[in-house]
Amino acid sequence: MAISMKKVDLNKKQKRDALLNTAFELFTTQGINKTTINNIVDAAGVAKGTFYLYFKDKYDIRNKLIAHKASHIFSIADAALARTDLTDLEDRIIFLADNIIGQFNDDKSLLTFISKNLSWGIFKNELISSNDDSDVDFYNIYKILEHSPKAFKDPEILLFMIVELVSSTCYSTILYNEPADIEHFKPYLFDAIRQLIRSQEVMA
Amino acid sequence: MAISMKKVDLNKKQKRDALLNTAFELFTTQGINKTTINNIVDAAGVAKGTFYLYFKDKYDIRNKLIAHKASHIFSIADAALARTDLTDLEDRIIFLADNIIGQFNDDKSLLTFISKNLSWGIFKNELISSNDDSDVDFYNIYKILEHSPKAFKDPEILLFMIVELVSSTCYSTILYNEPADIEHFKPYLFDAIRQLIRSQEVMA
Amino acid sequence: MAISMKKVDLNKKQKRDALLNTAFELFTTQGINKTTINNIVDAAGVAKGTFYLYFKDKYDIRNKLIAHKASHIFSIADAALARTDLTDLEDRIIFLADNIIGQFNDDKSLLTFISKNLSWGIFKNELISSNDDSDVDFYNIYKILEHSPKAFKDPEILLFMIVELVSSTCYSTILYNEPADIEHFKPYLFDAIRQLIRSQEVMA
Amino acid sequence: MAISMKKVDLNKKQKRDALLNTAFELFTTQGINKTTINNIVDAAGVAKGTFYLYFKDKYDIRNKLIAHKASHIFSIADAALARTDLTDLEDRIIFLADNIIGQFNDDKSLLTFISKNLSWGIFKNELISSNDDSDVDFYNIYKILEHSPKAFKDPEILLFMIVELVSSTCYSTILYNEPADIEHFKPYLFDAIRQLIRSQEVMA
DNA sequence: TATGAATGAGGGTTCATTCAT
DNA sequence: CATGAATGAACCCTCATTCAT
Repeated sequence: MAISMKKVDLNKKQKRDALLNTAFELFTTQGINKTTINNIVDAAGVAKGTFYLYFKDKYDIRNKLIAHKASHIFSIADAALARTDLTDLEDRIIFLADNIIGQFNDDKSLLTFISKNLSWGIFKNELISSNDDSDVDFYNIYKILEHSPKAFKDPEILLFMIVELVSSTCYSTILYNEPADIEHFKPYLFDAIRQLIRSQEVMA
Repeated sequence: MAISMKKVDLNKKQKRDALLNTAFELFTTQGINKTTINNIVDAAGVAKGTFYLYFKDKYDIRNKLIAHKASHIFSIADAALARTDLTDLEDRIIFLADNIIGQFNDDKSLLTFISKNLSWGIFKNELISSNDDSDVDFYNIYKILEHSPKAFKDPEILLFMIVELVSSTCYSTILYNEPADIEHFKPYLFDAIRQLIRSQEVMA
Repeated sequence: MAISMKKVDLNKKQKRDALLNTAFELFTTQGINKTTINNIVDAAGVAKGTFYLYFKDKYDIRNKLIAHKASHIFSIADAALARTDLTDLEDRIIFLADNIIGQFNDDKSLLTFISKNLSWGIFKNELISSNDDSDVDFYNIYKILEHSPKAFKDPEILLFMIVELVSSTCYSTILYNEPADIEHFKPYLFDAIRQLIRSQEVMA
Repeated sequence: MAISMKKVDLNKKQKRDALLNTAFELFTTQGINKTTINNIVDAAGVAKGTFYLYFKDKYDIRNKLIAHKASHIFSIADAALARTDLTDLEDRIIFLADNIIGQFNDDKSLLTFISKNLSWGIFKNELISSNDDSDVDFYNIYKILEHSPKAFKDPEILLFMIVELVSSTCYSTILYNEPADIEHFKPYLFDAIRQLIRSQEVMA
């Protein structure tokens, strides 16, 4: 970040980052339960005690990773949306969903990690309090609905249902091709999303 | 059930049931990871070795519990439906959803247990193969869609989306009242379900 | 044995024999430490409790097997010797050694089992007390030396050295081909045995 | 040994040695099967986990002990031989055998441990690869035969037979006085060894 | 005799956490 | 800040043995 950073500080950040990256790698490949602190520090190349300088325990590092990764996904989708000239609300939401689905499809371990651990509560938390880690703003997505020319009965509930529908159906279709593979399923999903939006539209 | 059950077999069933009930109790209150075999056998009042006479390990008993409990929930909903005189397809599905939501709302630990562990894959399995434990037939719900006078583009995908939408939104609304409590959320959900059904209807 | 044996008694003998045969099979293929009572009774097709009707524990059945098997080996060698017309003492001893080596070579698991468990003490015991199981008489071999026209300084010590030399070198050469395979080693061994015998001969 | 050994490393060596010594003590008094890791760490005064820092399991520590102890025995015999002025080959071999028998006689638990576990394979291994533990060279004994002015048909086979004859007869005579006590048996044994050597001598 | 469900002590092993260096 | 040796509680699981049937 800063242009000049002392070597010692760099090492500090490097150690922490090494632990985060390694932990993510292990969590996604072996699962959280089967990953031990030993595994993490060995793979990260730091001493065991060092882990406890930066994180309280395994679940602390997991929570920090979830926030970080989820934030990253949304920021990528958001940036991609900005590069389009879509104006219609439905189109913009579908675009975001499609982009996120694409990211999950490209990185299935990421999907496993996120969907097993991300709840609307955490999502909401992130929406409000952006901590030091997540430089990205979920709020952007939220604003799309709120500042739309169209009005909705309850924008948050609408967003909630869309997010839950997308994330839970993604899990099954992408990872297990059940009840259909993702490409076959997409038209049904996007259709459903458009119906959800329309059903909550309030005529001006 | 059996016309005559020997004393020994009765005793066996009691032991097995004690283990199942205790395990469910502990899984739902403490979580599966934090529940140990020791905890289970202690609470069930049997010896440690006895556990291994009936179950391979902790995950074996968990799987048997999921199938058993999920089957039970559906059978209750199904029975309740049978006692109504609802004929309209949408109404019948909403009724089932409402009943299941009610069960989850009444027993929140059941909701935690089921939703953290039940995937569409397991659900589907149960739909097809009803083992000795689950005397109930998930298939009933499925048949409602298939044998409806109305035709649907893809009944399984429709059912899939409904189940996922209901179960994932239930989790957040019932347990955390986020983004709204379940009573406030229900109208939106039922509305959404009706929209989903209609959007997949194929005109005869 | 007896021509008429009641069915019940036959069953009794069958159960005991089944346990003995199964135990031997398992001991030689998996080792004694890794063989459990469970393994034995399962493979033998009897109930667990039945084991304890016939044997005190795993080591009891092992000891009975050793005596039985060792006795069997000697009786085979002895019978084969009787069918020859060898008269020279050295020749007769070499013949016995060769025959026993042959048996071990044909059944390597037998070799492992015997040599890991047979000590001169047990051997000696068997030589003296022939229990109900071993209908065969080790004493035959002993008598060869004692009743030879030649005299020896100490026939028992001579026999002892021959038996120990044969059995301990067999183990390494047959099972591991170390320091040479058995066929290559035999001439050296037989030569050595002849030297041992001659060195203890007392001139009349 | 090392010029300067850090306090930490010294401590490590002490822990490891404590485990080795305790394990040997228990293995020889109670047998390997009846010795548990618990026994070892309790007697050694270290925590259970510490055991696993240094050894993989019970059999790992056993193997390291065998190599260590066997090596030690030979080095003592070898050193004693060096202090004599024996030149004759037969005399030198008898001296070594006698010395080793003496060591076994003085420490019967050592004899039990070694003879139950040492095979020609392990012996040979040690002859070739001297690992960090065993600073001693079995090879010395081997060289006695190879570099003798006399020639032998096959020095390795000769050595093999001598070693097997000595070790297997020792076991019975020292521990059980069967078929005679060691002092009574020795003349026969040494005589037999001399015969073996002579029988393989090749005249120049 | 024969059974096999039930027992529970005790086995090996793991691993989060601490703390002296 | 960083280390990693040491800890020991707690884990899962086995299996010889018993005993009511």
